[in-house]
Amino acid sequence: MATTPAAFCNHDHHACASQVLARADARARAEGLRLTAVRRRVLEILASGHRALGAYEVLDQLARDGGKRQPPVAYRALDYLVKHGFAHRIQALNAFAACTEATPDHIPAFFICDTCQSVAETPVRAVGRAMQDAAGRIGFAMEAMNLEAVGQCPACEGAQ
Amino acid sequence: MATTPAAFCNHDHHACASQVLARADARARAEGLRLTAVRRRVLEILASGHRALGAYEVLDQLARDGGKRQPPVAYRALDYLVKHGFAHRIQALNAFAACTEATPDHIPAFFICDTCQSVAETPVRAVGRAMQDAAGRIGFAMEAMNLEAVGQCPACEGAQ
DNA sequence: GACAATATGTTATAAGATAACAAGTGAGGA
DNA sequence: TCCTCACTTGTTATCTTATAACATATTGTC
Repeated sequence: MATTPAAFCNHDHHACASQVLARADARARAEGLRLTAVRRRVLEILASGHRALGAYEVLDQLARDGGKRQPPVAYRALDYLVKHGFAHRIQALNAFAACTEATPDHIPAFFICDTCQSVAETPVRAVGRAMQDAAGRIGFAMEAMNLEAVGQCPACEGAQ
Repeated sequence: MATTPAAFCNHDHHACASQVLARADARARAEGLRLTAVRRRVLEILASGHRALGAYEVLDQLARDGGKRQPPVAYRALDYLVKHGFAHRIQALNAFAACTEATPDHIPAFFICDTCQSVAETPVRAVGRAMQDAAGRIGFAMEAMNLEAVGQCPACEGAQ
């Protein structure tokens, strides 16, 4: 249950990133979603680390592939990825991170390390339920929620 | 317990806004915080409704008082208000709302109506605990959290 | 092959936020 | 009193983030 997210562990990140891409490919195939070249490349860029990337960082990476530096290209790809759950937007950072969960129906929370900037996504069903309860008490019909925490990851907390 | 926030009720908003200001004045006095003219005016602007305002909307209101339209003035005041808990930043909207809770030590969640844009703040201790639990499970030392939900407020939900 | 729907390319600009330095203000001590 | 230190505000310029609007290309379907 209490699996520590890869973001906060030493791990073979090449395998980790490949897995994200592979799962996205599989889901796109299964659901008829068009994970085009640009979109897939953006997801690959996001998955290349566990730090959330700003749209312009993604854009810079894209530009390194040879094309021009056109914001709408990056934003459109990011919007698509977020809309279909391949990536998440980290509001506290105005940034984006690849979704690292296996199943698309989870309720994610993001734990952002103030020191090393890594972001861990972890499913928080209980938090979701509690939010749903709170919404119910005030008669609010919840459609989406965003749960983010800022603090110190285990490594940085141990290091100081 | 399950008090519906004023944002989602018909209420005497003049009294509501006055109360926010009065509480802020009292707390500033008690804690030696300098709620200067600009800061108080910005809080007043935020408290003038239950819709979150962008920094530039605040700036426009400020400018209407006669001064020039200088972003840093608004941002500094907003930062101060947020830092000291007189206001909150609504990340999903890049916007700010006056704190409507009586006590400064609450854990707030924000319920944002997609239709009328009103934002209700309500204390969610249970959600906070659940987030704390989730953080604990992954060894994350949480310092702050941000809990936001998007959906339909009771009035808009009833109206469609 | 023609068409509709979707996706990408392109230019320009809007919206949000901050850096850096100058000038004013105000409370407490010499 | 007046000095001075910390804090607050004024000001200019700029940087970062995001989107509007329209042209072109690609893809799947009939």
